[in-house]
Amino acid sequence: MIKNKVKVFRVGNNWTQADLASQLNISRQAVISIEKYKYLPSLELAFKIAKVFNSQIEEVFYEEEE
Amino acid sequence: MIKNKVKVFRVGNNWTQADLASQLNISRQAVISIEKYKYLPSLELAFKIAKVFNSQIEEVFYEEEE
DNA sequence: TATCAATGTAACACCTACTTTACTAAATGT
DNA sequence: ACATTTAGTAAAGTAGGTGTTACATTGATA
Repeated sequence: MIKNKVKVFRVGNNWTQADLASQLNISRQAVISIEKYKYLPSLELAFKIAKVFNSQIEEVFYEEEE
Repeated sequence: MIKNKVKVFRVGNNWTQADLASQLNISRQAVISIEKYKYLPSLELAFKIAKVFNSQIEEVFYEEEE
């Protein structure tokens, strides 16, 4: 399973879900869905997310069993 | 635009598209479609691709203007 | 030239990422 | 208590990724 640290990064930057959504040009629901693992973002969106957090994709998304 | 070096890595390993496809458990057409930019792979598939090439996602996929 | 392996194209179907809208709920402050 | 902000759920729709099947093309080699 591919997990992520989106919420960790987001809260670390003091951003609300709406803040992050507008920076990514996606809906707030998309942010919620990613944080709550309702679905995996596309590769393109994963790139954008890593970018706004000044990180590599692997720092934000990572594989973990279970 | 998100480009990739899948073909470079694949040929570097002396793998045919069919070889790579079977290692990734996807169809040969999916490999073709990614190499020819018919579509972007999902994040999960991008992870698998980076893995079979013993690389980071950013080494295989990268953003480039135009 | 005939054959075979590797690569490519096209069409169809399916699933899922993502949007939009609307509503609920929890937390915080006044 | 009330209002506001933030987070969460749910349903319907659109777009695009992915699989499948079938056929075409190129290149190498016998």
